[in-house]
Amino acid sequence: MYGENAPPSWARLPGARCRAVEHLTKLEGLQEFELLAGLDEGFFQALAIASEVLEIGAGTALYREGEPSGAVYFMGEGRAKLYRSSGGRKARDQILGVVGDGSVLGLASALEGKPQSQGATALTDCVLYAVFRDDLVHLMASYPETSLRLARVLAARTRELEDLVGDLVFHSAPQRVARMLLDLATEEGRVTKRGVVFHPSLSRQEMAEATGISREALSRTLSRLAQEGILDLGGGKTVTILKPAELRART
Amino acid sequence: MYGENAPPSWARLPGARCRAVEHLTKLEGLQEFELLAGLDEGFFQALAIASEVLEIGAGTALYREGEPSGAVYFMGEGRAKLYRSSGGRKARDQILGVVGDGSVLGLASALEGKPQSQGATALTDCVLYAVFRDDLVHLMASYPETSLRLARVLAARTRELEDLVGDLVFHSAPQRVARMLLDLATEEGRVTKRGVVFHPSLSRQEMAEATGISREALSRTLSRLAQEGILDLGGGKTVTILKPAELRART
DNA sequence: GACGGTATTTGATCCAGGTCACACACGACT
DNA sequence: AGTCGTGTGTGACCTGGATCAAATACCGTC
Repeated sequence: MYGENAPPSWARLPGARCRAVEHLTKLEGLQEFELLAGLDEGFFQALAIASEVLEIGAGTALYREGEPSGAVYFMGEGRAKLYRSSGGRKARDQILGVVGDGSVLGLASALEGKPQSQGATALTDCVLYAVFRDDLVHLMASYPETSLRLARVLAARTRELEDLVGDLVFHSAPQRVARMLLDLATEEGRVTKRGVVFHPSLSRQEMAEATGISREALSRTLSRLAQEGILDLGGGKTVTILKPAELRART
Repeated sequence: MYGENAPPSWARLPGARCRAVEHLTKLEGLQEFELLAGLDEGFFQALAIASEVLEIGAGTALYREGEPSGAVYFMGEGRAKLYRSSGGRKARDQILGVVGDGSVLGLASALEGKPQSQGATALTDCVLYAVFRDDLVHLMASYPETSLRLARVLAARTRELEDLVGDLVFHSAPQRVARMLLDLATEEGRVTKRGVVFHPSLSRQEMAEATGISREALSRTLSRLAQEGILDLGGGKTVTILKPAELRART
């Protein structure tokens, strides 16, 4: 589907535009990553040189499944979903994870030097630092500590994927929905006297894809929870978890 | 379930015994790993010092889920299954992968320094090289190329787990069974005039756990395939794939 | 406010696969 | 040989969630 030498997808993103933020230089932005905290000054210099700041609007695809992997992306600001598509005619998607500030995207495929095994799409406007594959490998060789940290990132991703598999196989749809809501809430929620309130960054369709069920089934499950007084699906797209404990019990 | 300071499980394995193989020293065994090919002589010296040869019998658990991670294991000979258990009363298992010679086990948990996120059990008699966690990290720091290689191992594991998720979500049970059979056959099969013959290292129960379905459903699916002349479930536990192409078409 | 397009809800139906129950096959031990 | 125990095959049933179909809510635009 994509030629071996196709340009990196972000180069042709409609949402991509030059970054024009004065209060934060590229170097300073990179130094904010907890993942890289404590590494050499020289490392950051080299990383700043090797990287590009990238700003994309909500909804734009960072990279797609099958596309050649040209770079890894450090997420400075924003949220994105990682997903896989079924090859078939009626292409369903499965969301593998939703990542936020401080995460690394596309690392596995970049290290393997294989095409992207997943797609990534911005859920909100994002600020990213792109590091090209060869530069990354070179940096890892020059600054050994970096390799170790990135290996740990991959280890964590491995665990998350195992959790996902376990969730899909062992738990029923309502249980998975409950967990998904709790996960979203801890990332995006604000605690009030009524409960935890949030504007989900995921549409119903995407929530369904994250839980591995159909959109209709998700809708029904949410309605049921609302009916039982555990959730409040307030007017303007807001979701309020009225009884977090009740919800947790359904996991 | 396991105390923080429990001894590593292999120390109390009934199947564990001293290795008494003359024709192969520990050093030579380690140098056979493709994963480590081309690394410094010094590295292998250090690795040999830091590692223990371990021989376990078929069916013994190498480590269990939740157990503290003390070491990584390089699989020299044999096959093992990696799995997750559902916490519940009727503990179901899900097999995450079946690995053979040259694989690394328990790497992710060791790097994270967290308890094992999975269990590992020998399917056949195995020869393993155990490297303790701290030694591994030290080696990775001293020999940067090692970190890169291990990071690539984790990247590959990540892709495999994504594949598993996709398989579970997108494909039906018969499709997953077909793929499982083909995977097993390529690993363990021998091509004959009748088709691909093999003694599965997995029991029916385990095949079911690998495909994420019930034992009964697996049994039925196999019978169906046999009825259709695609498979021959010969007397003595052998499986023969009579029509590999037909089977592949069912994926 | 009317209109067209998209996202979501709700209802009705169907079936893949889980679960239960039991029969059978095989090996190990006495 | 008998008899456990463990693995496996098969039938009968039932349900969770997919799928199809249609109604409704929600936008932005004119």
